[in-house]
Amino acid sequence: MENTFDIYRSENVKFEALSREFYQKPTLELSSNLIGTYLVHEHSSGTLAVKIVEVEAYLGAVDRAAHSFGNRRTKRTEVMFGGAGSVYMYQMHRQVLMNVVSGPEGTPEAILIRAGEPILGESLMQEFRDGRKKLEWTNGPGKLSKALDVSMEYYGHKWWEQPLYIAKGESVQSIETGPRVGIGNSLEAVHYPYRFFEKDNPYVSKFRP
DNA sequence: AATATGATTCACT
DNA sequence: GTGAATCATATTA
Repeated sequence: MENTFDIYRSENVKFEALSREFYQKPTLELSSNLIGTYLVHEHSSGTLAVKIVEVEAYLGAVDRAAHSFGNRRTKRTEVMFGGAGSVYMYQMHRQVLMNVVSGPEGTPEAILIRAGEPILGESLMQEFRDGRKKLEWTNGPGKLSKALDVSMEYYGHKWWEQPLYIAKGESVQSIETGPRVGIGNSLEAVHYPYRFFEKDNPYVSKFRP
């Protein structure tokens, strides 16, 4: 496996990075497939990992809620015009949001990683999340970045390469869909059911009307 | 050069 | 539940 590598931790947990080929599929299908995978950050202080439990798809040119609506191409959205599997990082207020670029080259689609369930590195996460309750560590896109200590430096990184990668995870019993969060000004796109999450997982973020 | 605006979070009431 | 924070990015002049 050319793009696959294994990492062994003291807890005897093994992570197998998903290959570049994993990302070559329609965005909504990829979104669904990402639920249950592991998001891993090999931090200098230790390995951090969460199970992805919530994502949202942004379908580029035809999706009014996407930054790339109408094929808008700027320095910020540039990476979405490349091939699938790159990291699109977006910063708002004080938060950093992680995305998986999707779709073939020239098709600026992406998937926002909104929430995760802590798997490994909990003491570090607690530190990065300033001692908050465990349920509040990773139940939102900005919180997730903070818990994994990920910042804008990963813009353009590839999701199959260390030290920040997505790995094979667990199969999830039931995936639900619904409208996306926080896009109330996006007209007709408000109701598109492009949010995917694991049913009944307590780390899924709260919907904001 | 100036302004408007969030794919959010947190502290408060 | 409400509102402020707070700043990069995009847009307008």
